[in-house]
Order: sequence, then structure tokens, then C-alpha cells
Amino acid sequence: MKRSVTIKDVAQIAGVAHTTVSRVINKDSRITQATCDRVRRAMKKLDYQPNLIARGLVRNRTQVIALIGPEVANFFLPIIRSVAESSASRDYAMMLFSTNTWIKEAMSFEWVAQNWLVDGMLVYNLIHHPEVPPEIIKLKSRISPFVFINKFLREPEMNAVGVDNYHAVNLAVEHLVALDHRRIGIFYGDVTSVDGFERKDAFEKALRKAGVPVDPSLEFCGMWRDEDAFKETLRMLEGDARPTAIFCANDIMAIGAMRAIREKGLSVPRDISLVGFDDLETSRYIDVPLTTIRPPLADVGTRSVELLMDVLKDPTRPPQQIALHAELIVRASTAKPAG
Amino acid sequence: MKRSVTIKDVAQIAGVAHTTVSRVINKDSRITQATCDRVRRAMKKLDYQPNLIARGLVRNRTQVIALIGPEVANFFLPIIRSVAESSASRDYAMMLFSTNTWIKEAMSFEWVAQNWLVDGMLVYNLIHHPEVPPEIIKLKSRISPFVFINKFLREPEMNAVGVDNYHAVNLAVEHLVALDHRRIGIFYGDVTSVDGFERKDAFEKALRKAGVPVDPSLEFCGMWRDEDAFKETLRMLEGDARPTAIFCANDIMAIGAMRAIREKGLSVPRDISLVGFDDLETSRYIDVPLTTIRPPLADVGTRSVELLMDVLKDPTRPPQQIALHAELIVRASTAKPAG
DNA sequence: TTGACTTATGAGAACGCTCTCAATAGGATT
DNA sequence: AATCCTATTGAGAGCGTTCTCATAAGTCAA
Repeated sequence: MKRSVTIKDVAQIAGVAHTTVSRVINKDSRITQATCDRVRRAMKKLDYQPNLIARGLVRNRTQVIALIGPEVANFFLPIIRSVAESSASRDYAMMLFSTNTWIKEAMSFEWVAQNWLVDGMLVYNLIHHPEVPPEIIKLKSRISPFVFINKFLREPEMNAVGVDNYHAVNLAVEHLVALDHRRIGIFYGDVTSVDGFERKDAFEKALRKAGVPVDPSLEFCGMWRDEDAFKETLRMLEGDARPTAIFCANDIMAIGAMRAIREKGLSVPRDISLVGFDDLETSRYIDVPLTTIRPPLADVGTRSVELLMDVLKDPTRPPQQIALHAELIVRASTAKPAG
Repeated sequence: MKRSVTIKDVAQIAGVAHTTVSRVINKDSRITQATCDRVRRAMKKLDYQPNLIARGLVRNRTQVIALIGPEVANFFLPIIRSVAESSASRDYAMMLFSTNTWIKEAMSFEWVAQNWLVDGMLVYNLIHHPEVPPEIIKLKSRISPFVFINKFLREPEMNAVGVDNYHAVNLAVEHLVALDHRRIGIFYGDVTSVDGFERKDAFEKALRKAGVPVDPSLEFCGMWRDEDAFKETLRMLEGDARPTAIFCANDIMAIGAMRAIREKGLSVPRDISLVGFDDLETSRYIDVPLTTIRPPLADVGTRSVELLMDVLKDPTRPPQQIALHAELIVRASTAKPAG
């Protein structure tokens, strides 16, 4: 079953040296048409396929890149998709690793990099680091090139591609402020994650920029969860200092909030406006279609691959950070406040 | 940057032959504790990582499997996930190929198999073949092992794992019949795809089994699309011979139908009951939560990997087909017909 | 002390390819 | 006719492992 046909078998059939066959495979220009044809015919006859592993060994590259990320997360699929497509179009195969399994310790994409199976890596690591940890800086010089996704977008020494949370959240806040909302709440996510931290931070910055005071009593950490948002919304609606709008750092929490608002007999957007973040497919279909932020995930994938290819081509090139802009999708869940 | 530290560097530092280092790496039992320690220390000192490519060349396996599938499809993510997890837990890495890009021609997963980059493959190919095409049979003996996903579940000569569409659809039909529905329509998908063909076929078989006549005027090919289902539902509601229930071969079409029903001022399930297939996240959140079929996608991934591993261990073992059972999730979109 | 046997280690081939350098042939130049 | 070029091909080393086989050292019975 296994026993492969090698370059030497082809050479023998074609009556040339194995070197010549290799040249034909690699389209060396100084092979005569005649020998080329002969070799080609032999290859076809034997149904020869080059052994990519052997080639990888001598060339010291495999034409494989790794995508390392939290594949449990729904928002990761579009990125997987676009990375697969654009790496394939450049004749690279893609290996997929989950940060949940192989990559057990926080930083051990190092392992993936050091065993020479892949030429480069795209690393989507959710953990928020206020600045680039020294161990990562050290890694840079020692292992195959890597590009961070949705992280280190403002760190000049890293290669990174991602969605600009600050720009995105600002869109949401500006939208609400333009509708005359002044009491705007936020349900934010786990702040040990990049998105959790940045979206909350961005929210407060955007409020200040708009001249709206930040009110801590309207800020709640919903841990990205439907349930948490649901309960907190019920609680808020009991009190009398309720917000007129809530920005939710992901759509799931917005959906939870909406459920709670309806359960209280109130309505979206008449009583409370809601803005989400992610633009899940669901958000278009739910009862009150959700106004939300659509991150350009496909672009993130495409641009990451581009950047990685550039680095692969010229490993000495200075690091680059590419921050992509999200889009505000206005649907039915936002309106002017009732008062 | 690149220049790796090899087994020979380690050998030199440890003062042994490279062979010995190799033995330590592979946990050969007859190495003395002393030399083992010495080598281990040298490895740690040099920060040595085995070169998996070189190992792959001599061992003729790479510890990598390929998952080939329609990654544009949402329902593919859970499979990706579980395949990644379970292959990782067996020390296999996973390569992901899209049937849309690399694999342009119908059958050229052959390419992936023949270049020796992967030890085995999981192939998720949507095209419906009434029987196994001879070229696939031929492939079996020549390239690395493969397991089909959601295809060839009833072909004794193939290795296959998948969801049993016939069982699944029967659950839906039995549910509707038990509620006293007798005029049951179907929105089915593209019948050149496996699921498209089988679910329609299964639907008719299930009706007959339940003693309900098959009415072609209630059958419509919605091509899996929201829009098509929407329009057809409007059309059906104009006529007077409307169904009391519709089975939709995917949730998306059920959502489209629901939209149309509401637009006509009618209600689900009072006027028409709807059953979907897929159990999308969306289906739980929409206005009338959808009764649907939940395919055990995670299991499909896990079992595929298991089967592939078995084949890898013993390539001569007889082919096996594993048909998994879906589950009926009853929510609010089905009820007894009004009359 | 010797030979047989076991055990721990080393030397070197092999995996299938690419790449460097040498060799050959034919044509142009002197 | 001798020399030099150029264009094409061949021979062989090397990539970093594993694996086979040989070797050296140690153990034990005679």
C-alpha cells in the first residue's frame, strides 16, 4: 500500500539521472524539451507524486502554516475560512491547532514553531497582556515567524493583524449619542481577554470623548454570557436609575438583555436601545433584529496570511501592525429614547 | 533565525553518539539512567526540539491527518472542532483543506493523499453518488487511508461515519404524525448533495411508513435557502390546499418559512407547524423557537478520528460504516393542527 | 582464564529529495 | 587545430532523523 514511487524510479524509466527529474519537477529552464517530455511521460506512467516531506527536509520549509486559535469560539470560523482560502491560493496548506488542547500552556505555540513542521504561524490568543511579555520578544528571534491576530495591534515590535476595538466601539457609542442617549450602560466581557478589556476601555474613552459621564453603576461584567446579561437586565429594570441604552460587548449578551426586557413587558427599542458586537447570524433573525458591530473577520484572515507571507519572504522586514475597521450595522434595536 | 539544533549537537554536548540521543528521545528501555540524564540535560541546555520532518521522512508517517470538507458551511465547524480535539489527544495534528479551493476537481483529495504529507484523511464531500464510483474504489488500495464523513454510510466496502438521515427524518415525521398532521409538506435541498437527496428520500419513505400519502404538490426544492423557502411559503399560503405542517431539510429554510407565515398574519404553530434540521444556535433564539433535528456533529468528528486511527493501526481491517442517530428537539414550532 | 552470553553504546546506511560542482558535448573563436 | 564558452546533464553530498548491525564492556559458568 505505502511504498512510494520515487524520483529514482522515474529517472530509471526515463533513462536519465535523478537530478534531471528533480530539475523537471522544479521547472529548471535549461532542460531540453526532449528530456523534459521523456521525464514527464515517465512521471505520468508511474503516477509519480513528489514526496513533500523529503523536499521539506532539504529545503527546510514545508509550505504549511499553522493557525492557532480558540476554535471553540463561533467567531473563529470566518477566520479559519479565509485563512484556509488565502493560504491555499498561495500554495500553502493550513494546520489548525486549538488553544484548548495542544497548546495547553499559555505560550506553547513555541512547540509548534520549533518542530519545523510549519513555516510560520498565525496566533490567536485571547489573553490580554497590557504589554508584550518579554518571553514573546525572546521567541521572535528563535522560532519560525508568527503573526498575532487580534492582539498587540499597537505594539511596534510585533507583527499583528486585527479588528480595531477602539474604533469599533466608538462607532456604537457615537450612534447612541447621536440618537440623544445620555444614560448608556455597558455589558462587558471577561477583562482578562483582549476583547473584554479593550471593549470596556474603549467604551469609557468613547463616552468621555462624547462628553457623556461614565457611570460605574451602569457597567456590568456579563462574562460574554446570555444568562448573566439576562439576570443583570432584570435587576437594572427593578431600580429607578435605569439606562436608556445598553452597549453589549457581544451579541449573545444583547440577546440575553432583550429577552429580559421583553419578560418585563417592556420593549426594544422604545424603552431601551440595544447595540451588540459580532453580528452573529442569529442577530439578523431574532425578533427585534439587532443593531450591532460587524467585525471584518474574513479580512482579518486574509490580511494575516498576506502579512505572514511577507515576513516569510523577508524575515528581516520591520514588524507591521494592521488594524482593520469594523462596521456599524443599524437594525431595529436602536432608536431615540422615549422621554 | 532558522538553523536548528540537531540531534548531533546534543550528542556532542552530552558526549555520546547521535544514536544514543535518538534512543533517549524514543524512550528506548536499554539506556542507562546516567546517560539518559546526561542527554536530557544537554537537550534542555540547547533547547532541542526533534525535527518532525526528518522523523517523518524515515518513519514514513507524519502524525498528521487531513480533514477535507466544505468549510464554508456552518455545520462543519463542530466537526472541525471535535476532529481537532480528538486527533490532538492522540498526538496527531490536523490539516484542514477546503473542498472549495485546493480540492478543485471532485476527487482530487487524491493529491493530498499521494504527497505523503498526511497519514490519513477524513473526507467530507457533499456530492451525492448513488453508489461508490469505481475510481474511488481504485484509490483505496493506492493512497493513504481515508474515511468518508456523511457519505457512503451504507456501502460495505467503504470506511464511513455519519448521521443517519433516514433515522433522523423519520423522527421528524413521526413527531408530526403523532400530532395528527396528515398534510405534511417538505422543503428539501439540492438533491445532487447527499443530504439533499437522502432527506427528501427519507421523508417520502417515512410518510409511507406512517400511512400518509405523498403529495408532490407539497414538495418543494428550496436549495437550502432562506429566500426560496420564504417565497414558496407565501405561494403555498395563497392556495387553498395548504399543508398543516412543513418539514424543512435545514433550519435556514424553516426560518424563511416562519417569516413568510408571520408576514401573512398567520402564526406558528397554530396555523402551520414547522420542523427544521440542524439545530442552529439561531433556532433556539428566534421568536418561535424551532422544533428541529439535532445531528450529533461532535460525535461524527470523534468517531471519524477513532475509525481512522483504527485503520491506521491495521490497514487490512475490513471497512466499517458507522451511522449515528440524530435527536429530535421539540420546541414551540410544532403543535396539533387547528382543525 | 576462557568462552558464551547479555547489555549498553557507536558507526553508518537509509529515507527521498535538492543543490553544488564536475563532466561532457557541441559550437564559436583564435 | 587548439582553445574557450555555453548549454545540458550527471555524480554525489547533505538535510535530521531512525534503524540495523557491529562493537565493547560486563556477567557468569566451566
